[in-house]
Amino acid sequence: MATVLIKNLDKHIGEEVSVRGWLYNQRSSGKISFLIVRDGTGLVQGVLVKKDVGEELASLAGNLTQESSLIIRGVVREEPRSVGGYEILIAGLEIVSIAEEYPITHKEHGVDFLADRRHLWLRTPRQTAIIRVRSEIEQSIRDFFYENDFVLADAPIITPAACEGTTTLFELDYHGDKAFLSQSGQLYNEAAAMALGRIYCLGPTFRAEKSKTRRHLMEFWMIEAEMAYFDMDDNINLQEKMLHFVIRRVLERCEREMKTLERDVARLEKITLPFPRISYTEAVEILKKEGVDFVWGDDFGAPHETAISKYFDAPVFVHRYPATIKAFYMKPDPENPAVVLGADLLAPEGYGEIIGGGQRIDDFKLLEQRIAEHNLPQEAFAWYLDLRRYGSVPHSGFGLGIERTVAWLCGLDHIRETIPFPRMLHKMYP
RNA sequence: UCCUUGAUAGCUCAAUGGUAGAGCACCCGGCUGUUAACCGGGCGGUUGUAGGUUCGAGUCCUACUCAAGGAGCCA
Repeated sequence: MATVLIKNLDKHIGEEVSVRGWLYNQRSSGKISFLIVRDGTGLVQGVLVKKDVGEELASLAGNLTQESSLIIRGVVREEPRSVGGYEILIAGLEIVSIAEEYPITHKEHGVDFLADRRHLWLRTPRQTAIIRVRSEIEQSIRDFFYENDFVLADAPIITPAACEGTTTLFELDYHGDKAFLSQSGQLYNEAAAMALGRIYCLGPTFRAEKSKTRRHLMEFWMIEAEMAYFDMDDNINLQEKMLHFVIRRVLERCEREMKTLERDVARLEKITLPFPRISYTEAVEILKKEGVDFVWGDDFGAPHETAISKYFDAPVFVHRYPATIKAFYMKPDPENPAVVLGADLLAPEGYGEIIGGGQRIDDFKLLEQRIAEHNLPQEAFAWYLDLRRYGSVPHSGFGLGIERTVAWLCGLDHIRETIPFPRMLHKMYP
């Protein structure tokens, strides 16, 4: 007899199988009872008829509490009335462990209550659906890069200095030396790209800013890619191709999850290539047309990003930002040095910036000058300057925020559900 | 860090300044196709903390703690 996953039950109709999982819910009407079992891949209804299985097994089932672990055995059949469309006529039941009174019920709970029990909250259908979509997103990104001749070159997490010198970092003691948790692997990626051509990394990044919004975490994951001999347009072309690939994969393979999340997938299905592209200056004009008070040269805040992205059904690239509001390594536009060859990608439906990227300065002298202008420690960037000293080439890269992408594709209103254990301001339990 | 709102049973919420209540969870009983099952009964409280006003405070005032939503910063 086969032990099967609930999501594969459709391949075992008429067979006797066993399913190993946990009791999600139970309903009884005396002589017949229904055990809803979950195994992490889905839900299935087990039907237990007292006169068929006997008094002993029936009373055993009566002792089961929510989230008790159990193994059920029986014949699979199609049943449209059942959750998931299949049910198992229970012939055997093994209790693995009786759960104590479970704190999370099938009724409503507040976010604070759930967040404190994240380790249990994770078991609910909605949360498992989100984590499965997240997994598919990361897997599809890896597949995309693998198929496009990229090499995975992971960047360090402990770093000796700030990458961009702008954000607040978590500090730690490195055997007597000061060290920081990485805010970006980009500088290391540039070195790796000079070695391998096209590379990417996937890892956690850390920001110590006291951000308290629906789109910020203290610890989040980024995919960062860096490509030698890529200019800004090559960079943007690659990004939209990658994101389109990811969207198609999620639509293809996460149909069930999107249904659980009640995501309106039509909005994702109609996204086609190429994505719209506008300059920062054009974006400012849109804001002014919308009656928003905005001065050329300022950076966009969350409301501005939302106003701009509402103009488009697809993600929109905003390129050529003023040099003053972007990182020191951004390459100036040769046609207008006041702006840089960088582009951010704003997700639709008000989900904000999901990609930040651009072409890097490849000229030694200019980079050295920028480091000085930004009051960054020259010694710490000596190795980074070396990349321009030994065979410098035009190159570009980008970073995509995993959590914001998950939030957008799943249609979530808060980023805290996009990662198994979110690290938020003043909250890191469990 | 700032602004706004909130904290009452295990959970989600009610309660003119005048006897703190409901639904769910849990326990007991009933029900042969349930769908957050249903029906009957039971259990359940120092109203976030500390002061104050009042004959009387869950309700009004002050401070603090914690949380949520938003801003800034960013992905």
